[in-house]
Amino acid sequence: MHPSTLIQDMQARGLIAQVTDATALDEILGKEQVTLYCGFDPTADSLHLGHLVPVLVLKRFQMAGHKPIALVGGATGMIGDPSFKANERKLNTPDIVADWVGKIRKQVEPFLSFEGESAAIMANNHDWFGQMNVLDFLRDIGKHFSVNAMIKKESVQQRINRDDVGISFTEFTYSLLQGYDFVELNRQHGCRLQIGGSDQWGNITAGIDLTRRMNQQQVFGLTLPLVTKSDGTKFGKTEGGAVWLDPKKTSPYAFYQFWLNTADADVYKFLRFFTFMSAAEIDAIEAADKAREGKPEGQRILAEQVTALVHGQAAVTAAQRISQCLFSENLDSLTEDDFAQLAQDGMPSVQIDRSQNNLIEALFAGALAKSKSEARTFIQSGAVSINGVKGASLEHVFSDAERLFGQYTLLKRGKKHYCLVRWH
RNA sequence: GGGGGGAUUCCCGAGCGGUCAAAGGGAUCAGACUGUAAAUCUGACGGCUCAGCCUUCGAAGGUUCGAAUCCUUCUCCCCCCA
Repeated sequence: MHPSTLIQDMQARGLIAQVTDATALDEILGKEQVTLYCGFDPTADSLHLGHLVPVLVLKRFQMAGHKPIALVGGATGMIGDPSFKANERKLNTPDIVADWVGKIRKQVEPFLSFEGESAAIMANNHDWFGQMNVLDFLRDIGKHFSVNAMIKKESVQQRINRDDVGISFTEFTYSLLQGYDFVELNRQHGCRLQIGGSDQWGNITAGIDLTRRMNQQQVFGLTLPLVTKSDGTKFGKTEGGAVWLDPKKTSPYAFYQFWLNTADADVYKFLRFFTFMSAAEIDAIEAADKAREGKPEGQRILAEQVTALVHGQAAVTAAQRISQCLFSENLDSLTEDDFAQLAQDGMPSVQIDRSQNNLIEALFAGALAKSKSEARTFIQSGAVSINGVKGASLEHVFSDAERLFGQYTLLKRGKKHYCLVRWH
């Protein structure tokens, strides 16, 4: 165990937004093993990049000798967290929620170790809420909450103040559920710290208060900053929407590319947030990049590190192989096996029937153009290349020579959008 | 309860009987430059069987040769006075 260096390190990384009683927490963390938890609600069938920071922070605590609990919200996911949300959530059916719980559980597990002194624990709040009686809930838990205080919370203000959106009683109750999770984990596992995104501050403090009242225990809360980009746009989004951790939803190649395209202004901050490299190492990279003319190394290192963390080293190799082939503009060196490998590695690809050999159709089918009009525009502006060759006309029809090894054609639109056409 | 303003293509926002697929800005995409950057400049930006056609200006009707623009009703937002 490394006394209190954990908090120092997290501070250096900019990973701490708010803490309750920082001095006391720091002291305890330096002295003894602390059990902590973070909740993940099943709001989709996969976690996305926004969830990655807390997952990695759980891991940071574990590496420092503490005991993490990952709670997947089988119960809270049935209700919906209203915190800072503009609209009421649509309720999902119990079987969908149960399915998502299973998927998210599997996604979190590989990040943590379930062996040894600091063995992690997977929890599900459905275990204690599933059979709870309404009267028990209202008498034992509800009685400790003041509606007056709840209404004042900033996280629900916009819902309270606007009469056109409003908030249902169901969602309003959410923080009681999350609050009681802390009580239950404190009782069952001696959990003393809850971490979460900065939007969770209200829910976390609710849990701290409730644990003090019900268990007479002093527990702590710590929130992580929202990940922001220097240009003000939302982090974790691409053209296709959110960047997911599920390789079926966001391919490792796309994942790798996402990080590779990080802006210079953000890359070192993201290295601190999303990797386990030491602050000193990251500073060294930053200094070296500044000293050098031209292309910085930060993005490549970030992409390698995070892709390895989420998808493993083999995925990094695959993503780099695809990137290498595509961006080197050197298709001659690719063998038939290489093409087969690219498709398998998760490069965007489509199967098209040989009779449909029109370029416009192919761009549309390969999702390189949203409509045929757009496809036309791209062709006319010289944005499209076939196997690395530009200058195709609107009427272009694929020839056999363009079907490499009789079955592959590489289409490119713009500078970095590729699609491998597989003819059949 | 009374009075007034408004709803326009992804967003903001002009248009107020024909020349309107609809100014301008933002976002986005493409081209040049570059580092698969940033900044900058240029262009595109409803759809299609694309020099033509079709569908859009809150909804439904109506007037007119012709409506985003005028009339009627409806829905929703905002402001002011009680």
